[in-house]
Amino acid sequence: MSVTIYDVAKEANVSMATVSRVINGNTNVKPTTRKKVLAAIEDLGFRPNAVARGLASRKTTSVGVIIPDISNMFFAELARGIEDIATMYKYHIILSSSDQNTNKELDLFDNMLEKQVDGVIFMGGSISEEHVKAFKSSNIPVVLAATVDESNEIPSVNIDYYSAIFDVVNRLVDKGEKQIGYISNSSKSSIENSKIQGYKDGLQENKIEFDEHMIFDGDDTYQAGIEGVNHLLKQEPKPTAIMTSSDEMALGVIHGAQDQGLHVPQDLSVVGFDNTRLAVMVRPELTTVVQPMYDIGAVSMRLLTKVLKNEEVKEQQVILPHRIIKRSSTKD
Amino acid sequence: MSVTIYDVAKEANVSMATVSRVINGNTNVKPTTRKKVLAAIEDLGFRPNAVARGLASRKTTSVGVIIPDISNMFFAELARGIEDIATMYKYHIILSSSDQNTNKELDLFDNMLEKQVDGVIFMGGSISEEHVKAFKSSNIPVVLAATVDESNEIPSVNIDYYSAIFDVVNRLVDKGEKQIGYISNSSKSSIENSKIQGYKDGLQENKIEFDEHMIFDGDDTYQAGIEGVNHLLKQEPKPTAIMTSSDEMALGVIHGAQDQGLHVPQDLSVVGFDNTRLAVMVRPELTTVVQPMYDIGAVSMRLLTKVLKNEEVKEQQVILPHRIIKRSSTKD
DNA sequence: GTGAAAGCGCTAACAC
DNA sequence: GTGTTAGCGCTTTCAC
Repeated sequence: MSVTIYDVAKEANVSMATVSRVINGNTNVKPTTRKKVLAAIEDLGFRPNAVARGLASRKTTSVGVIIPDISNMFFAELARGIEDIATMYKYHIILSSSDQNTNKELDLFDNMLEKQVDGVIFMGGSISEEHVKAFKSSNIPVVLAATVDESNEIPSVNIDYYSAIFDVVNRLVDKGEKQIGYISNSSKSSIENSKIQGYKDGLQENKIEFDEHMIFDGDDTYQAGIEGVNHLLKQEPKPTAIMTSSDEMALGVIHGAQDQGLHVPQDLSVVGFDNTRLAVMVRPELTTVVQPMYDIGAVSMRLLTKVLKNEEVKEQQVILPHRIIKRSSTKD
Repeated sequence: MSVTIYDVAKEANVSMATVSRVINGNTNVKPTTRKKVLAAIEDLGFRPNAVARGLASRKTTSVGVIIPDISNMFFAELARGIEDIATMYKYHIILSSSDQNTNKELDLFDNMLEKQVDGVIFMGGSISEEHVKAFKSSNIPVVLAATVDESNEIPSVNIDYYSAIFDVVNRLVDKGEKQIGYISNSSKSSIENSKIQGYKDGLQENKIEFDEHMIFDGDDTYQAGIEGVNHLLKQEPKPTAIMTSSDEMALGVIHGAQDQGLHVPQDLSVVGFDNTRLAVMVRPELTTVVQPMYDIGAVSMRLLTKVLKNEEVKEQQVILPHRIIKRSSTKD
């Protein structure tokens, strides 16, 4: 049997209440008694039981994190941002991968409620009404990270995906590209929809007619990039530039093009998205949209702690800045 | 105030004990009463409080996972294996990154004990006596994943790192390589020590004298690979083959060599370690040692569940098989 | 500044 | 098959 607050109280000749006060840093304790208690704690090797504390106080200092796939670089980086801030504010993380499956997401959320988490950070493809309903009826705060809720009812942290792609198109056109392909991800999430809209509007802005053959539906993997470039290069007219919705696909595009004897960027410009570490692990190095994953995670968690501590939060829908980093996979 | 087991009991006209039995799938309940209770649960929207249950039963069905860095591909993959098996056995994961810092590791472990986790999966560079002491005195099972404890006191799941590198050296020599460099990671973990020993013994086996200039101390990053190859290529005689302790460094080596105008593998053979997804995201594709990260995670978690359920476990120190996968960065 | 006592929501004997 | 009851280890009024 492990040592409890009661044992400490007895050892220190005080009441349980006083021990509790000491543990929790309550100021209303005489320095001498505090010392006595601390000594007893040390002597007995007392370790507070967070479960009992959670039951009594109705706070567990743990937050749930629902993530599509922790083995995905992009999300892992986000998770690290979440974790670091959580640690800073003394929260623990309960982590679960959902594989973007709505039922699983809802189940996990429910499980986390059973565990009495104080709040949840949610990452996922799309937010349905069902999600919103579940979140709102849960009585705990939920923050979306790199995930958009079109109803704008749930606090979230994102970048402006639409503008990011729009900007890329402009940039490409400035460098003389006229045939611009796009390899999307098939999730049909609202993020992806924004990107596609940005692509279309970017073309229109530059008086280039949108051609649906210039879009290939990928799944954010390297292999999809290879398939995408092979497919797009068979179209007539061929693209002279290809944008992708993830860096990993962009690497596939570069290698797929090179495998066909093309030179990047002379024969084909390539632009990625995210600026994961992959972007510099390829020759030529990848021009890409910088999405601050770590920061998105960190800011989401910070936002959650604010809500948890009833601090004032100015904006519920945070948009972090993005930028394009020019490397060697596009023309100078 | 949320609905409790007591409310359900009242609603269904039974005792709390019966409700508890129904929730926990206890068979000693008449089907009709079970139905009544289930109906009441449904009606009231009752959700069991896992914290209260944890306090009463002294089991939380959550396990702690201490990991060096969740944003590292290698560990993220391990984590996914752990998670999937945990989910299968209805355990939750409390995840924390330690940055391989001993104090942080010990602190995290302590925090997890406070949270009353049922067990812990630990990943880290080296296991000191302090670690072993903490683990053994905790009264909860700990399993090491991709982490070796030289004292052999803690259950663990690994591959045979020594043989893996030894095999690589043999393979390289078979293909005619005589000058073989190695880019290590500076952690001086016992895993890295095994690898270095495998390297030395592999050379000796083939009557090649060990030359300390052929070892470069890296930190498993792409950049370290580039620095490593630059350094090694300045030695006299130059290496004709370079092995690394991680795939990411191997990519750095390949690109570093190519940046100097060398051809891989004609001018330089390169072998990685781990077989992360990176291995095929480079040209030429990387010959590497297959370390089954996901499986290591999964097997560790399975091992932990066995201990938790008092099932018999045959071997405490599991060694999973490894193999070398030949791709294009080494000579045929 | 400190103590007494009533829970927090559930499980687990034990009794019937 | 079902109910009673005593905790699990802590926090939190409320007195003093």
